[in-house]
Amino acid sequence: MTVDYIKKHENISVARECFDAALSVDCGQSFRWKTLGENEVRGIAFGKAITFRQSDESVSFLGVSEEDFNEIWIPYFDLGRDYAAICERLKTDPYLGKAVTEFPGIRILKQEPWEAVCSFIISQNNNIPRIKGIIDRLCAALGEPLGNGEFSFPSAEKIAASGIEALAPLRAGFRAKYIIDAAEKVASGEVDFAKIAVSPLDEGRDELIKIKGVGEKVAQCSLLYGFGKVDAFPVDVWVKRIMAELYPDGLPECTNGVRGIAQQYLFHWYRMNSK
DNA sequence: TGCCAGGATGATG
DNA sequence: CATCATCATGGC
Repeated sequence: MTVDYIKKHENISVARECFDAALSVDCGQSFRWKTLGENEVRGIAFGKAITFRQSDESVSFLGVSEEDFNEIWIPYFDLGRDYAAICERLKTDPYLGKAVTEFPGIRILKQEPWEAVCSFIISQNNNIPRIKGIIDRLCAALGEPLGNGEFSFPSAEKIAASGIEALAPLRAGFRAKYIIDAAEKVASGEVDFAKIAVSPLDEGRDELIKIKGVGEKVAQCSLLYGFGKVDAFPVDVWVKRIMAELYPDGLPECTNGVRGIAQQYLFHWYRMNSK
């Protein structure tokens, strides 16, 4: 599936067809985006900072090269996938239908695998504002400076080499030792990301779960958001609540093949409607 | 089996 | 203003 876009000066625009970039980066799957102002959002991924501006008709990526757009942002926002067809399918279910209709345009973000693993370790028994704070401090402490007071997400190697004392200023609590264990196992190759990327879900899960602090939920989140495996199904506390209340017999058949996407819609919808 | 680690943030009373 | 739960996990 090719992606239609319009290049004008230094900006690249794509249509809003099944695509809400602002919602996608702020529905609980990524933690490195900030709202600047009127429909303008800035964030960092794959060592690149970017601002996008969103209108009713389009999303405009500001000051981006065609190369970065094709290699980073199309995969990141999963723009090559046919969400129209997927959402049509999800609409046949009563609750998923409401979620898709009420919050259209959520994409599963394909983030850096290491960032996803690390972020979801930090997310355990935590709330989103604090998760963002801890990750901000982690990047400022150990990431590469990108200018403008912004930093990349630090590599596993850098974190492993820095040791647990370097993580004290993050105020991550008991999660700090899990971050170190993850960094060491990833840096040494004991947990092999290249292998996970081409492995079936169960094998990827078994590999990730070797890391202390990575259980079922963190493993599935990593597979979904870090490895782009849209069938991974991260059953967290919210989804357990949803399942118990709405789907006592499990998700309907219509979601097979896109379980992760279905869950992200449900997660956001249920969360918004229960506050 | 059930609790705790450690602690900031937002919701609730 | 006090109390409580929060995108869990491993160890005891």
